[in-house]
Amino acid sequence: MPKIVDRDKQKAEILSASFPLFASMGFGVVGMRQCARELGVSTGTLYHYFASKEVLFEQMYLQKSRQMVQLLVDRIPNCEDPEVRIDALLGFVQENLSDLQRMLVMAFDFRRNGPEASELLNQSFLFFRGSLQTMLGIRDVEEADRLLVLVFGVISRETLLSAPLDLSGFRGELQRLVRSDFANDVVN
Amino acid sequence: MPKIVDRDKQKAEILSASFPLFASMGFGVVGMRQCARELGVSTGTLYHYFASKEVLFEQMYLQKSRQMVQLLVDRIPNCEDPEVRIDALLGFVQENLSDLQRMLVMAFDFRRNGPEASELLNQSFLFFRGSLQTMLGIRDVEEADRLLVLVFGVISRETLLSAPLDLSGFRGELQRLVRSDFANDVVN
Amino acid sequence: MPKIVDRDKQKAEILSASFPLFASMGFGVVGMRQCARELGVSTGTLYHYFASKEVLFEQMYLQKSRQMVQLLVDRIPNCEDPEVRIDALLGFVQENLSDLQRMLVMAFDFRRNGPEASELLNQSFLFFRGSLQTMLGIRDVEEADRLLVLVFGVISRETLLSAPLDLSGFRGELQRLVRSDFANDVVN
Amino acid sequence: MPKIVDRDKQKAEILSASFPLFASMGFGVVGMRQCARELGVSTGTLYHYFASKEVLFEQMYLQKSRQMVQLLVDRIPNCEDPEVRIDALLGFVQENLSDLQRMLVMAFDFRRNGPEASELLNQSFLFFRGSLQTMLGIRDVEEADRLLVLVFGVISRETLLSAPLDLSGFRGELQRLVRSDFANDVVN
DNA sequence: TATGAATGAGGCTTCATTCAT
DNA sequence: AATGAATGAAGCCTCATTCAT
Repeated sequence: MPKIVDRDKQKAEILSASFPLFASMGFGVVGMRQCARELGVSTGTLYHYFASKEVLFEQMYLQKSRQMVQLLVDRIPNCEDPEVRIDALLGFVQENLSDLQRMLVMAFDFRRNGPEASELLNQSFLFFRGSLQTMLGIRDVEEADRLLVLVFGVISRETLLSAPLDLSGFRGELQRLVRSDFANDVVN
Repeated sequence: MPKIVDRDKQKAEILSASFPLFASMGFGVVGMRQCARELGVSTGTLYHYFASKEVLFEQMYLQKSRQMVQLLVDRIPNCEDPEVRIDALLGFVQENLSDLQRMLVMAFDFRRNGPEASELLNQSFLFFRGSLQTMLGIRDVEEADRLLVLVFGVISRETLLSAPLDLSGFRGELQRLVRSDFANDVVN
Repeated sequence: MPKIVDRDKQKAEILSASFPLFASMGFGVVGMRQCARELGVSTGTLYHYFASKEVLFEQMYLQKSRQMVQLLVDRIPNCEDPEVRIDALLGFVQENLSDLQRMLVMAFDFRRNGPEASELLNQSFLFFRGSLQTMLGIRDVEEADRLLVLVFGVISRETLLSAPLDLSGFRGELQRLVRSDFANDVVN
Repeated sequence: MPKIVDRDKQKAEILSASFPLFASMGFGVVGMRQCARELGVSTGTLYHYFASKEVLFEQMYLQKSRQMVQLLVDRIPNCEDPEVRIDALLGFVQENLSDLQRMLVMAFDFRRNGPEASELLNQSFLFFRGSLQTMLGIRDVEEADRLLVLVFGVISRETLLSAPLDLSGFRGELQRLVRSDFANDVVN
């Protein structure tokens, strides 16, 4: 009879707890010793659940990534009016700005882990773009790309400049995005 | 006097040569030994010119930062037509995308060096925003902010997704930006 | 009663299975985790049967040691002719060279476990020498010692040099050993 | 102007000082931390001179190996009488028994470092055998091999059994070795 | 009986940095 | 100005071992 531990739950808890650490300090700077201390476990335990620091970081990133997308999905209302959905998106960005900033920083860090990491990120953001496209009812991929640019841009700008950004200024642009798409739709 | 010239020249060379290293690997992962090896000098020499790894990174970042702004300034023509200037900006981003991506990554790295680093970054990007504003003839700071968001967004998107982005799609938005500003100007 | 049988059987199986591991990698390099993995049990089970890695190694060594001696005893024919017995010894060495090499290596490893280990080895090889002496009908202990030297020497040489050794060259020396002993015997 | 240090001398000193450590504890058990402490240097210094623990061990082994052969060469007199030379060899073994034992143990350890290590050992002992052959005036390689077996055997026996061995008992065998060779020589 | 989760000391190695030359 | 030898704390990771189940 083994010691009864919910392995997946334990893993998930370690991943969640290590997120702020990696986010604020960066993959290269966080040490496993420090990580373990901060999580209240031993280094041995960390390696009991994750084969390496890289694997820990990777799984943590993916977990958080999925959670954020889910958060966004839950935030977008069923209402068909594009404007309502756009406001929901803006609200989501505003409310989760801190986590989004940390995700972006970690994504840049993650990329340095090599080509497979880059490809994983690529897949991850393709999925994110697809989600946005679906939720906002955008048909054209290029329009969705421009939306992604806006989101990334907002997050970056907020991270690098101290003065807060007025997100409402982007409502017009966003509406133009979905409308032009709507127009295309009608034409088609 | 000649000694001073040599010293500054040496420093500049070290800074230039260390840029690709820090950019591709990140501050936390680059070692002073490796840095010295790559530059063909000894670690002692590195410390002869820079008090610490942090200082080296900081000065390197600032040097590169200034060079990029200068590159942009030189790229923008004197022509008063906003459209020509917008095309120049788009061309600049496209041509220097690789370096811009590395700058952005390093900026995120830099931010982790503490609050003073954040403030330095803030000043740096305020200056960048101001330069853009002047060069493109934008009056409203908020419009300039939106321009910054676009630039950051483009760089981020290109970094995180493999598929290339069609920058021409942003010409319309940019023209709207400068025109609306022009309109504001007229009203005022 | 049946439990005891099972327990001893399990122990013996663990000991047998761990022999090639310790032999090829050495006491210091083999880990209990690896050992457990290789045997298809958990580390806890290992510690259920053996108090420590050292004890496991010790019992494994002793078990294998006894088995080798038994193998030798079974190999020596009842025939009284010393030459036949000498050929049997040479055959034994040749046929079990690989295991004998591993035993020697492990013996050196074992010795490092401290003075008690050394004494245990001493007893073990005194017994081995005695067995050889009896089986080959050697009276003089010093002659038996020289025989032991030959056996150790052959094993060592085979281990350290790649080119194979022609054992037949030792038949003459061995015959001299048993004959001189016989002569002594007659004189006495 | 660099800090003036005789690099080769420093390396040699580290190698010499680390010999007893590796010899008594074995490659797998000695730690670099402990090694550094024992030598009175820092771990960093160890790695400044040797790329890895394996390299340190390897070079230490080779250095000691060369020293032992040199010691033997110096010990063998110019006298052409084979018996005198045989006595010199026996004296050498007796006087340097402790170091020879440690060399043998280390050789067995070394072998576990992989095939290249085995080949290096092979070369090393081929050279040793050749030296013995030349010094004792043995023509036949197989005779030299038997001599090697005797030497290895004596060292092994002394290591594994506590009771001391009377080396004089091997004078007869050794003389037979060189005489038979001499006979071959005459026949040829 | 048997499991495997947990520990923290220690494994090898690299780090940023100092300093004698 | 420049070198590279030296340090020891810390890097990632594995270790033998314990113990709740």
